[in-house]
Amino acid sequence: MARKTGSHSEITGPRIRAAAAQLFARHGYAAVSMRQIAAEVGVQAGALYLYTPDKQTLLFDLMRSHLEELLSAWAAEPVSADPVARLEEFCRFHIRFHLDRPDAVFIAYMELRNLEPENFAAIEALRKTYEDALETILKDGATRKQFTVPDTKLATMAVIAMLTGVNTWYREGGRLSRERIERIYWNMVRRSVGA
Amino acid sequence: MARKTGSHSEITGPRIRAAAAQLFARHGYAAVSMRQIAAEVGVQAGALYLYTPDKQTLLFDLMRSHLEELLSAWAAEPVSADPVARLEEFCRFHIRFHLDRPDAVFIAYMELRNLEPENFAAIEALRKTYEDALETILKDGATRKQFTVPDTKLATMAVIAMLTGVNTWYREGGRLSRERIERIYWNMVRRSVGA
DNA sequence: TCCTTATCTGAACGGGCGTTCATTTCAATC
DNA sequence: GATTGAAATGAACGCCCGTTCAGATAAGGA
Repeated sequence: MARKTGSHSEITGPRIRAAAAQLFARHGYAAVSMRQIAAEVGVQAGALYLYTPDKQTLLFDLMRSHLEELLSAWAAEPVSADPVARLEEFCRFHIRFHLDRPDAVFIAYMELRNLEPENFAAIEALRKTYEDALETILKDGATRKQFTVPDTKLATMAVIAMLTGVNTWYREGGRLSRERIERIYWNMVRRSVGA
Repeated sequence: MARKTGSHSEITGPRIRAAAAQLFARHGYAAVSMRQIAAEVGVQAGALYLYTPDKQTLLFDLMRSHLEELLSAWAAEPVSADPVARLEEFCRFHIRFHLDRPDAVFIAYMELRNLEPENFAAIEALRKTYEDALETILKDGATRKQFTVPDTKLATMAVIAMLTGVNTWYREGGRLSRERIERIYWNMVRRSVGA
């Protein structure tokens, strides 16, 4: 085979992850069999084990890479000094990023209970890092009297829940453009924190 | 057996539903077997079929009765004429009702994809009825210029997502009392709709 | 005491599960 | 053309699944 480094095909591996992501999102981790994933890729079930040690690791890798991508994408965003501008960036970034990856978002939120304890802890740590990014913005704004938030932890959870909720109803080609959705949600968030 | 009317035990039926609710919420519908539910109740798997025609109906009944209880509880709440007061009632009611039933809420949100199409449609109709109750409040308030909401449908989804999000982090005996949580969330919702 | 009837058991049914592995395939290299 | 080795097959492993049902159990009414 023509490869430069490492083992395993560099084509089949991603195809397995894509098929697994789609099926897990659609039917749930527990309801999807390795044979179904293999059929979607066009191989026999045994071939999957050339690319993943087991089904659990397949799920964990999907969730971890999703959250790592989320964190590095946020880290790559431009940074404003003003908390209000920073909060707007966060809101728009969050909606944009999540609408672009509905399957991965769905899995990362719904399949936590199917993770073995150590995998669960690793995913929760990544999620907490992201939540902390928002809480830092809210704390800064509260310190500078630009926001009115009696409890930054609560406000953090409330804002993230509100923004992530877009994924539950948004459909491609729907009534509202993404830009309009971003603007409306940003305005609701802005007012909810008293800015 | 000492019974007044109908068939089946009036004790075992509810016990099955309680066990199923707990296990479905903890591990997911697809990951829980009828044998596990039976073991929790203290009977053999076959006995379950005296109380439910199949596993799918067991899930559907849990979700339907949860949503019907939600709708009738909301209908039983006192009615204010003022949209702002009405919205406060909705927010506090929603948080209170959902925090009292974490398992049922979890199931109703996470197991939609495991419903057969006609069952899914029935559940979605009930959920829509509840969302319409909130949207009506927002429309009234917008008409009377008490709220500033550019799109009532979006605001409805945003508010419900924010409020339901409490269930993802709230733990009994935590840092904040329910009253304090209700007040903080109500304030965020109030400001988010410009009231 | 006998009969009825709701309740439950325990075994069985066909089938799918995650995972393993000896074997086959086949393109790239020598 | 022979050799290599990654890639994939396909059969098998033991196990659990949802569901059915003939038979056992036991309590109430006659």
